[in-house]
Order: sequence, then structure tokens, then C-alpha cells
Amino acid sequence: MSKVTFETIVNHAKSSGFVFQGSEIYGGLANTWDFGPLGVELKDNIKKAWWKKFIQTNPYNVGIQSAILMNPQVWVASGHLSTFTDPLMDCRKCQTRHRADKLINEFEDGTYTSTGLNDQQMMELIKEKQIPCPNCGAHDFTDIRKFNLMFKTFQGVVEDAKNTIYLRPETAQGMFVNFRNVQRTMRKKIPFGVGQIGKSFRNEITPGNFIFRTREFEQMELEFFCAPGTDLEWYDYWKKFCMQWLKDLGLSPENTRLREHEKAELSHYSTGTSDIEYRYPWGFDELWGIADRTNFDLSAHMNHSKTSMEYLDPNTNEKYIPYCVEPAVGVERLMFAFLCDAYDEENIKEDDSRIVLRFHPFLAPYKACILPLSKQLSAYAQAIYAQLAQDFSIEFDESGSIGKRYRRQDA
RNA sequence: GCGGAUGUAGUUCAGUGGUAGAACUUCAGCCUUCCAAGCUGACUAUGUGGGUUCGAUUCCCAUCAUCCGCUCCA
Repeated sequence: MSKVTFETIVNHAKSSGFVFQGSEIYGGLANTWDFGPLGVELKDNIKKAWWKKFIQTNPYNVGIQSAILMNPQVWVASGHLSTFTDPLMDCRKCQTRHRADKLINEFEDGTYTSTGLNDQQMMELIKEKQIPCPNCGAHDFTDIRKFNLMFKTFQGVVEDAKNTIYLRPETAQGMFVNFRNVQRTMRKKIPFGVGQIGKSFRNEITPGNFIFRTREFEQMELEFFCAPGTDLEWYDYWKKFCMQWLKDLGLSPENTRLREHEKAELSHYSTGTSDIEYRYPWGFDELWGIADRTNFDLSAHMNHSKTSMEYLDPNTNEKYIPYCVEPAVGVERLMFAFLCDAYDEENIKEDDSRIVLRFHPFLAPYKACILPLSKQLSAYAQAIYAQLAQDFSIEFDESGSIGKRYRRQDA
């Protein structure tokens, strides 16, 4: 099935109005992509489908939309600020990368400590003590570079450290900090979920693969809160739920699989994570992460904000911090998966093929196209077009031969 | 960020230190046709900025972007 090459699909997406390179006329901006007329329809349809399935028709879940800019304390509590900010140095000789704090702490069995040192001081210490590259033994490091995954900006007119705020690297924290608001106003009982669709930003070291990994991306995340001890059950439930949804939307099962994370690759917040993977042109890669986040986030916010995140179970009169299962999927990579899956080349006769995109009707950018057989029918055709366009995305085309026009729409 | 490759119309691909070419696409006109490639015509390109040169798309440098690895994640 996945006979589509990466290049073919990217070219087709670019040349048929799905995706354009961002800021193209200025030479582009690395890894930014703009969605064209067809792209935005497809992307919106994916979001609508998700919202309908996970929020609108789901008895457990409700939706929110939280701000992209949040109090920096959120990121302190969530761990994003500390775990995503590593002081890194490259060895010029062997091209390996190391963390400055680790170099210091691991040198001579921990004689020295990086605690309390700023970047400048760490660099000086490494130089002074002649700490070598663990890989090749050279003493030729680059300066420390901070790889902060989070985009930084300043709130207010003055640019100083006190005003530093971040663009959110995930939408999830918006659900956690609003846990009590939602629970109270919607009178929700555990288990229940809060979902949102929104942009997130990560200053990835290496983005790439077209729209698969970008620094600005849109997430569809659900935080499903449940009682401690029931999390594994729900974890399984959502895995199946998500898989089924993909299948219902026509994503071919042979290109989709579920993969359990190894212990070593688990993120700082999770005790169990599975990926739904899709067979992209370069191979299977992560599409949808389903994580058991335990009560890590709510506990962290409770400790940090001094606001109780406890839930009083009305049946047992028990107070607890709910556990959380999170299915999180990136809209763009899901869209890319649907694009790859829909792409087909039909052989008409020898040496002749045509490109057809076979989307699920719900996802198809256009639902129909009006093609008058002759220009004399133009007025009637226009009327039909206007009528249908009230409720659907419709195309209109009266130039060229009829066969040609059919084919234009296929692609 | 590091290493390697690449950069010519919308797309695919030619070509040259001295006027840049094709096919498909697109557009206009003819045709009024039910799954592309009938006829006529038209538009459109050497990523950007320097340098060498009488002259650079071609050679050199820088830069930007893309692709492939390292890495990371939804």
C-alpha cells in the first residue's frame, strides 16, 4: 500500500494547494508551512471529526480552549522548564554532544559539583579543571548552548528576565490548571475528560519530514481523569477508542499499529505510554501518544500553587488526586497520514496513470464539483452551485474538456 | 547545532562563461464534448547577496531553504 514516496506526496501536496512553504517569497522560514485552500479544509475536517467523536458525542468529555500564554509557574510545576533546559556543549574534535553539568558532576567521581553554577561558571570550571570529552579525551568544547524546548518571549514592553513568558509546549497544562473550574461548573463526576484543540510550540533541535515535525503545531489532546487504580483500565480503553476512530475515518489498519514504549523512553511525567504509529513513507513513526500520566500533573500543580486538586468521591467519601490518561495527537501529522493513505495512482492504460486522493467523505476538502457540460448551462449550474455552497464545500469548473475536469477534481 | 547532498517556469527535466529550451500544468479563444493529453495563441524560471570577469545561470565565497544522517517528540 504505502508505495508513495515521500517526495511524491510532498510535491503533490505543494502543487495542488494543500501545503505551501511558509514565507516562501522571502526564501522561506525553516520548518514553517502554510496550509492552502485544500489543506485548511482537510485540516479543519480532521479537527471537526475529532471534536465530534471525543467531545460532542462523548458522554464523559467536555472541551475547553485555554490560553497559549500561561503563568511561567505552570512550566515550573509541570517540569518543562527544568527538564527541557539543558546546558549543552559540543566536542569540536569528535562532534559529540554533552551536558555541561554532567561533565562536571561525573568528572573524577564527583569531586566537583555543578550545583549553583551558572553557564559561564560551568564553562570556566571545565576549562580550569581540564575536564575532557568523555568520548575522545579532547579539551575542545564549544560554548554552552541552552536547548530550551520552549519558545521564550516577553510580556509587557520591557524585555527583562522578570517578564519572561513562554509559548506553551503542550496544550495539556491548560486542562490541568482548569481541572477544578471545569469539574465544578460542569458538575462532572470522575471519570471525566477535558479536551482541547490548539497550537503548541516547541523549539525542536531537529524538525523535519515536511509537516510531520514542526516547531509550531496543533494538538488535539484529551486529559481523562479517573480514580487511582482505574487508570490502566482507561489507558486500554482509550488506546482502543483511538484506533477505532482512525479506522472509522478510513485510515488503513495495515498502515497503523500500536507500540508500547520501553521504560527508558518514558517522559518525565508518565508511567506508561503507547504510540499509535502510522507507516509514513519513511517507515512507521509516531502518530498518537497515549500516556498514563498518573497524578503527576495535578499533584505538581497542587504542591506548587497551593490549590487543592483533590476530588471528593461522592460514593465512597474518599478524597484523592485523580489519575490521568492522555491521548494526544498532532493535527498536522495526522493530516499527513491521511494524505499518504488517500494518495493513489490509478493505471488507466499502459504508460498512463492518474493521481486520485481517496478521502473519507467527512474529511474530503471538497464534497462535490459542478461541471456544466456546456457553457450554455452555465447559469443553471451557477444556481446549483450557489445552493449547495450554502452547506458544503463545493467546486465549480467549466473550462476544458469534461474528462479533464473530472480528473482535476480527482487529484 | 554538526556532517553530507541539492537549489533553472506551478511541476518534471534539459542546457550554456556571451539571446535559457521542452513536456505537462495554468490562462484566453475556437470546439460543446460524460473520466486527461483536438486546434490556435499567451504567461511564467536560473533561491538571495557579494566577488572574479568586458560579460556569471555557469567559476568562487557567504547566506537562506530543502533533503539524508545524529538527536528529539505529538
